[in-house]
Amino acid sequence: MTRTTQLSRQSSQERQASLIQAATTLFAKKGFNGTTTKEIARAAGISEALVFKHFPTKRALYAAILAEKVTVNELLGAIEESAKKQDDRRVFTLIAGYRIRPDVDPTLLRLLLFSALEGHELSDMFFGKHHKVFYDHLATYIQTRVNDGAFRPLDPLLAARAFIGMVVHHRLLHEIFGVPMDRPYDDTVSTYVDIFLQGLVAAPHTSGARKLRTRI
Amino acid sequence: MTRTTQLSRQSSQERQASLIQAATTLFAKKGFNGTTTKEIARAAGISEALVFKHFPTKRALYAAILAEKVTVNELLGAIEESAKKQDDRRVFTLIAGYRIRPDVDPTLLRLLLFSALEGHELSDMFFGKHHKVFYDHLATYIQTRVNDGAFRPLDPLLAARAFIGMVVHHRLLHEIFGVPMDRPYDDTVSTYVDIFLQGLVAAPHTSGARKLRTRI
DNA sequence: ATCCGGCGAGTGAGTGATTACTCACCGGAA
DNA sequence: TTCCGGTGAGTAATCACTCACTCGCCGGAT
Repeated sequence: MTRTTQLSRQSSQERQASLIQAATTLFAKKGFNGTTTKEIARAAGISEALVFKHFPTKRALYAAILAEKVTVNELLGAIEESAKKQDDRRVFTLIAGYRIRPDVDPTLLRLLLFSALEGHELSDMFFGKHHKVFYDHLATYIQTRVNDGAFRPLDPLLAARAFIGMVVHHRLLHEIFGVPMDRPYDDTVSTYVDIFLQGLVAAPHTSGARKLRTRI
Repeated sequence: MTRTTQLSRQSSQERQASLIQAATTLFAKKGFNGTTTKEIARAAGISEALVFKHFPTKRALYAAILAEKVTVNELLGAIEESAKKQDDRRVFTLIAGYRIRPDVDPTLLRLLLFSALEGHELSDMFFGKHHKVFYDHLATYIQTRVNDGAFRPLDPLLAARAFIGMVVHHRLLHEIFGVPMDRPYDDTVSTYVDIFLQGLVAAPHTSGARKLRTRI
């Protein structure tokens, strides 16, 4: 057994942090029901009893994880800036890049899906912090571009969901379903943005009778 | 207690069928680890022991479900037909319609996600039967349209994934994350198809230098 | 007609293992 | 001495799974 680390006493805060770290990995990999408190303790290098000194129940530990893992939104600043310049391509690339980039931890995606599927009470909040911000932001941007006349009139929220859907689906296929992706990552983003921007711009291609029912 | 049904003896096949039915609902709702064999037995109206007369293990029952729930592909015929007529809009609408229509059982989507997340060995096959057929089909169609010159050159598989991604994401938001959808269903489909078709057609909107790196 | 014997559907009452969680206790630093 | 981080050894409950058994039905010998 190689248990070289964590022999020493740690402060309560340090312990709690490394405990959350270990638990996050396990919950993301095997879900709430699939993870035992014994496993968590072993992964954190402590006894099972100590886990319950920090969190009263297993569920409380899980809740703490969902509550803690909020996206750091330095990204939103960059988007805001590109939005002011009306740089469509860059706005979409930034959002797609964040959601699709392979170096962004796939753990959160799994955690999000698990919590939603298992119906955890904090799932909504987790979803709000991790997904909703993105398409609310994007929807707002699309709305302004529609008002400009740069994009054709359509439901901006629906359009935002559609774009993020493409991109999230790509991550899903790769990380959850294990579909191999042969093209380099930024190549893929570029293609997605290409398709989508051309799909949104004001000039419609009107082949035959296209009934374009759009409210708002 | 209202246990009016299933007091009588049933044939092995009938039992097995109703057992699978009951188990499917439960596995989809709570996942493999979240469902107990006692629950399954109770839902099927039989004793727990009888469950194990039909399936040697809980996992075997789960495997039987994944193996059994294969999509009936009467839909693919309709798509094929529209594809021959090169009716782009109808091809995409058919695929989107199937994947997004609210009357199509959400159970399968949950089952698919659970099996993938929990890493079940039959997940791949289940995914292949339920998802892969759709975007392989769509990719083939897109490829022919690219060859025709009707669509601009791009990776057809990537494009197919992108479109189905939009549509699956929509179901995900609604059925898994509980996001309310205020627009009627066929209105949404129409918008998605609008965006996507315009994004694919041959005339690019070329704002500035658009590097369009496409292989194949 | 009646008896019989085997068979398959069905079950109650368990089995050991594992679960989340508790408690009495330890040892080093202040 | 007194906290406080840390633990070993539990506990009751629950888990998947088993076993010995009953019941009703059907086909054939009497």
